[in-house]
Amino acid sequence: MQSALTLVGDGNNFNSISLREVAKNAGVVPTSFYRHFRDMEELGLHLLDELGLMLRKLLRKTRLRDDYIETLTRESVRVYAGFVMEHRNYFYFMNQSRTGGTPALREAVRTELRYFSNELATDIRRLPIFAQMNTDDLGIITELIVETVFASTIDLLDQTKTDEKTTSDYVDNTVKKLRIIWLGAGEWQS
Amino acid sequence: MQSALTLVGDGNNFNSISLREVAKNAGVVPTSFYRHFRDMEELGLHLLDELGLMLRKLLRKTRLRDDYIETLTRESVRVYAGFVMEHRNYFYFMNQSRTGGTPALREAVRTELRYFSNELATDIRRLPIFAQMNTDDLGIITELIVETVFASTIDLLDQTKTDEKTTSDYVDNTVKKLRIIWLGAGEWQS
DNA sequence: CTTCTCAGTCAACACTTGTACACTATTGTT
DNA sequence: AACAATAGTGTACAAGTGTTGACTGAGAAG
Repeated sequence: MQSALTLVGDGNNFNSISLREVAKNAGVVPTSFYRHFRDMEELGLHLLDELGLMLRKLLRKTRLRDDYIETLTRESVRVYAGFVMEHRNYFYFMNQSRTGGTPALREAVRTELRYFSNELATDIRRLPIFAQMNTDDLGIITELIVETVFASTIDLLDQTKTDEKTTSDYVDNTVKKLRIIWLGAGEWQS
Repeated sequence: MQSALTLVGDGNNFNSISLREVAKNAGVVPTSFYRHFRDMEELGLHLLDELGLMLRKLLRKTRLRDDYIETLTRESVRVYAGFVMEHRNYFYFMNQSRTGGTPALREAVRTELRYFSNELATDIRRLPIFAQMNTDDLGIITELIVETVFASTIDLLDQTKTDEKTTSDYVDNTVKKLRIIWLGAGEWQS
């Protein structure tokens, strides 16, 4: 799995990485691959599981505390951006899989995103603005938030420079977008 | 180009389609490929150009007329959704390329999206709410809108059923999201 | 009528691909 | 000490890969 991930990080598309390349990069003979996975798709699904696990752990650790919504948003995005930069290869892979993976992989990514949307929904339910909002509407808002954060991830990854400034530019930009959504959500029921 | 496109439509990832497959599918010998393109990347760039052209034509035809913003949004999304369904293969390809293509392809998609963001900006400048908004802020809003519409395109494509209802569900969902953004944008300057 | 350009063909190359089969080394459990 | 499970090795094969070079036919341009 680590081998496949580094190959993706080197600029290869997961779809066009061969079982043999993975084996070679792992310092192992091709036939050994079958001791671990039936094929590349299975390996991909395991990678996605692993990332999902890490993300959930992160989510639990940075659970939304009662706080001023502006700093709360900013802090969340900052944490997310840091996590992405620490696991670039995973996110390249996840982005590729969302649109270009096999049906099973695409579905797995979708499920992951849906999970975050739901978590977010139960979290922001506590905020006074959303206390008595229709569940469907709340779902749309959280979907929009998750999509917004996730959509620009690829742009963050593609920045050639990986210095502090690039990351904070991404954070600023994303926070502004989220602020618009918050404002819109606040006006929603009116 | 048509050959490559149908292969993508059949569920293949553009990245892992071989030059030979394209030639075969086009009913031509592999070496003939070189009469048209240097390699698959060049073919991909041409495909993106073609799609860009079609989209611009569509944009010009459905130029925003002075109208009630709600019906205007709805109408725009409906037209877009129809266009996507009429050119499914192109959009599969574009989505794959955005995150999984070669650097040149990714950049080309980014440029395309930026173009739409800019077009949208000059269009909605006319609306009273945005008349005197900071250009940077307006850019962020249009970026958010374009991302929102584009992000959910893959979900529209992945619907197994392609009936009227599926499409109109997508339209409803997207319009709601855009409505939130409009509301938020209206509150922005305050 | 000749000439040139374009899109096509054929054969060949060196290399990579997924997978099958039989075998070996390592390791944890009884 | 013996055993079973796990992860590794080597060889082999048929199929597919990008790209080469030299050749052919159709039609446009002169």
